[in-house]
Amino acid sequence: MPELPEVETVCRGLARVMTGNKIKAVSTARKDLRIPFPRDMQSIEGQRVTKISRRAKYILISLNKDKILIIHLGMSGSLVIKNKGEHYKPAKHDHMVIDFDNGTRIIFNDPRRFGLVALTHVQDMPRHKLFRHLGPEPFDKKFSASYLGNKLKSRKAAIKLSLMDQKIVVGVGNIYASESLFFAGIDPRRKSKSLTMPEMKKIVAAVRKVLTAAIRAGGSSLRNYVQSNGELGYFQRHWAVYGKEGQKCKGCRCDIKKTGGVQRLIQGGRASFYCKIKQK
DNA sequence: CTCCTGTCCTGCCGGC
DNA sequence: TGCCGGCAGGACAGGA
Repeated sequence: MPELPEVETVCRGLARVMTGNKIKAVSTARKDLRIPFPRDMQSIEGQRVTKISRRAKYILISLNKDKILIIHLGMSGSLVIKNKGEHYKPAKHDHMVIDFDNGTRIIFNDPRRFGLVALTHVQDMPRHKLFRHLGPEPFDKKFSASYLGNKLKSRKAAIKLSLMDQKIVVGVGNIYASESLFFAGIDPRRKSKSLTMPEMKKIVAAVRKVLTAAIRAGGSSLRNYVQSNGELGYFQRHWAVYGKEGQKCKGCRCDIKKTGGVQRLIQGGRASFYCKIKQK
């Protein structure tokens, strides 16, 4: 379930093996994932990778001639690196393979096909369908308490749902929304418009803290952001509340026989987790 | 504009 | 043992 920290970690891994190298060949194993593969996919052959970056949960691979190859991992997508000479045994759900001049091979595997691959130009990015409606990056100055207050002032949806809304702020998915609200001390069911300025401030700080810690965990638990099997980015972590229904939350001093421990509920069809003692 | 639900897709797990 | 339902969730479409 890649959210911003996982995508960021994948990008750092990709940057190490792709930057400066020339694409020799690209092949796709089917016509589409969530959307069709670009018709002009083959046009990236012969292009050199100039930069790897990230916008929201999208991986941006900048190429010569201002082309940008866009990859979104969806829910189940992963990228695997094979170094020169390493044997590649095609696996189920390998949908795209990119070969580089230096022998490096990148494989995009995605069982559930919620991911996507697209191709665009630098100048088309601001108006691009995928990017047009995205809110600010969580680490951008624009994502502030006053910005949030303004965005949420007319929204009665639960704050958990607003945090996951990519039009409001990008990169926060189901897991980090629960985690952020835990550290902000805010009940996920609170109406967005009911939050006070000090609470907005706490949320901004908590989102940044949670994402920063996760990115750091990715960097420190993986050698060069790559697992031993060549898979990029994913790493083991433990959560403060996520997935811990009935258990102690992080730093819990309660008798959970009395409190029931971490609560689980469904919001917008997704599981939320929170501590009813610490989050109000 | 915001809200709310359904949809896509496969793997996994628990219950019977 | 096998079948079935439910769940996992990122992003968008469409109707209210």
